[in-house]
Amino acid sequence: MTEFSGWLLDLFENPGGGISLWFIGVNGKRQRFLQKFPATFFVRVNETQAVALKRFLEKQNAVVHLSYQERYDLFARKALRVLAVEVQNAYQQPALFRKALHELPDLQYYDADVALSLRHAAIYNTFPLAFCRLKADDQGWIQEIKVMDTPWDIDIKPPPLRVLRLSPDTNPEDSTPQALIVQYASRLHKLSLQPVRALLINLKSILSQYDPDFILTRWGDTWLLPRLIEMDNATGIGLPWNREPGRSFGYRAERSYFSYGQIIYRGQQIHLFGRIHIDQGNAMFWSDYELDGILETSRLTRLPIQTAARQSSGTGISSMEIVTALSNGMLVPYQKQQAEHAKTALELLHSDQGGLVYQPLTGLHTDVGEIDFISMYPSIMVRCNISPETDPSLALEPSDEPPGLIPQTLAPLLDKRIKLKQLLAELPHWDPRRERYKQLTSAQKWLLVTCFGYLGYKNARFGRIEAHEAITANGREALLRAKEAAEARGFLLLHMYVDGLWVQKEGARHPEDFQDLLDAIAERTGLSISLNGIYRWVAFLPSRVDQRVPVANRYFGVFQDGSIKMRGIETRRHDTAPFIAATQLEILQHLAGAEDVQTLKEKYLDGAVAILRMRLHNLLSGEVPLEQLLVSQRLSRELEAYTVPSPPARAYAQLHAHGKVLRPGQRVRFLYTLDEAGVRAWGLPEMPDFKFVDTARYKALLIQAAGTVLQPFGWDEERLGTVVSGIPAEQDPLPLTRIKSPSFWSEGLLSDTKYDQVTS
DNA sequence: TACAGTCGGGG
DNA sequence: GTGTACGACTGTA
Repeated sequence: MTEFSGWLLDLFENPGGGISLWFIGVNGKRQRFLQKFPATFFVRVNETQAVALKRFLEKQNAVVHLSYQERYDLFARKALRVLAVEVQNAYQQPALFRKALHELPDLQYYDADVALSLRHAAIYNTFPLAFCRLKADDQGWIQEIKVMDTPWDIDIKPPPLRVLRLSPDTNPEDSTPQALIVQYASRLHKLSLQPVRALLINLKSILSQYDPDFILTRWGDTWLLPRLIEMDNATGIGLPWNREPGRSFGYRAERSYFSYGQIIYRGQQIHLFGRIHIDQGNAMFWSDYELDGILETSRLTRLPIQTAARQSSGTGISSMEIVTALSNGMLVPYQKQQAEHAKTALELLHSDQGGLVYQPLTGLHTDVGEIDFISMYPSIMVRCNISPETDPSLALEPSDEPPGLIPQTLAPLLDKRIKLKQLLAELPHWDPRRERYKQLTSAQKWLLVTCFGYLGYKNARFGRIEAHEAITANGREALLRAKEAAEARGFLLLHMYVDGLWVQKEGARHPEDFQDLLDAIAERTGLSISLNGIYRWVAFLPSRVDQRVPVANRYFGVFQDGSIKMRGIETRRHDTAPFIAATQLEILQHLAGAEDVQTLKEKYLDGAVAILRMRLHNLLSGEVPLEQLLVSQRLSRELEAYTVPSPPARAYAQLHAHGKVLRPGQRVRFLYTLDEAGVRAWGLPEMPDFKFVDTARYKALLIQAAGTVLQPFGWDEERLGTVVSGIPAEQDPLPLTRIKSPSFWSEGLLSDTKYDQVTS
């Protein structure tokens, strides 16, 4: 018998039986243990069906134990008698279930499509990187395992991770890479991709000597690993990618899928065994929260790290709900089988709407505070006990019933997030923990946000549309109560949007001026509320189509600390050329330098117009690198499915003609050009010449973007157009070779690809 | 003018 | 192995 302490890195099924668990030991050793772990699913059967199921199972090449059990069904709200099918080898369970479903499709199956890591979490409280103590026999089979921490702990003993970073020296979609950038343990190498043998031998020695726990790549799923594996197979050198003996790679095919109203593309994936591969470009929110955020998602959701990194947060919150259900001995439905409950017309009238949207008072405002409800929807779910199996209140009343599945799942997550937010507010800015805390809260935010949307999807495993509506109804109620409280205290309500409100009162410039209102709102709604900030000035924009109509979601402003908030304007959009976005931001940052509106109007507007003139001059004299003029848009369909030759469709057609295939959800980048097509795709064999760039069009876009942020100060597009006309070089753009590189381009404002920092 | 196609949310 | 909103805006014809 051996005893062992360490962090659980990964666990997975073994084809030969039992499951493998890989640990990072406190002794520094990376060690695998085995564990006997049968996987059970349940079936609701009458006597004849039970006979048929037993007959089917007998014919299968799998050892199963059958028994009848009483399990609680969430939607029936009572315990049901179900047949438990305990599959001794967990590896066989998914396939066995699929065959059973095919053979006997009319039965109700439960716990049938639950990931192994979730089953394990429900029994042993495990999660990725959990600190464990275990006892194992001499063959390495675990006899006892204890988890010493929880996903809700904030300051954990950090596991000593070994991280290897691999990336090609260029984006393989644009040009063929020549070398591989390799970083580990504060070392940085550049390995040439040719000759192949030397490269592979080098990599082999790094993999076996450094023995990384994580391999973080760029284009690793879609380009790098497939290439390296292919080369390796051809030469027979044998790179030790996996730690688990005898396992090949876990491949997942590329796919396009629909999520929140748009097509998303996810490239092919390559998973490893006993070691973690994450492709940053293929990871869900990599740019948002880096490795700490991914590890937090993984801890909270109990999904394997390689899965958590690439999965949507919908799968994440669903996993958390499944673990809650399993831990409570509740049945996890395979398919949602629930019809929408009948509703009276009155209920429909009250609840069947989304979040509250208000029409703001357009124009420039001062003495404005922005008040936000903190995690409004999740807080409502917890406070009002909103869950598919409960009868929620519509009047923000706290529930005295025992908490349902969703509140049980959310409450600890919400607590952890609030604790972290408080810590972040207290910690000095130089504290090294801040960065990690920010990544954790960002990961948590996505899970919380998605939980709401997920509840509203009628086919979600634990979804129920009435629950979704109860949340938005309570949200609207909270905002209306906040509005009353504000108006009763002499504030003018400028705007409300889903979970925030903007209130104005002459002379209100200090947090104390808003405190009474905050207290009143918290008291009237029972929800947490915070003063997000006080604006030096804020502007709500009218519709571009009709200047008389305000729109809810286009505004920008500067807080007292000088930070900028903007929504819906060009800089925020992913289809704005970097040059246009950067110029708009540059103007805003200039305006943010003014202490108040008076000073701004007197001393800063000339400078703003000067910035526009300067950038326009850069544009028309060919000083802007072509990359900064690229527009990037997401393809929503296959090429043949386009009926209108929109710019992205035209650009894709050009790429397609050169044999490049893009899938729906992938982005296409292009320039606006003067030729017949009007656009030119980026990534064609020939580099475009600057003289074909439609500078007049970029000029119009630039003036439009400047007009968006200057219009509240009296400089609309039309007025800007008159002042900036006559800038030289319009008729005579310079060739590309004359491009200078003003410091503006290298300030990071515009850089879109940057390599990761070396971390030790 | 009609309508097809794209974006947002977060930091 | 996700979770098919909806309104603003732009471009094409």
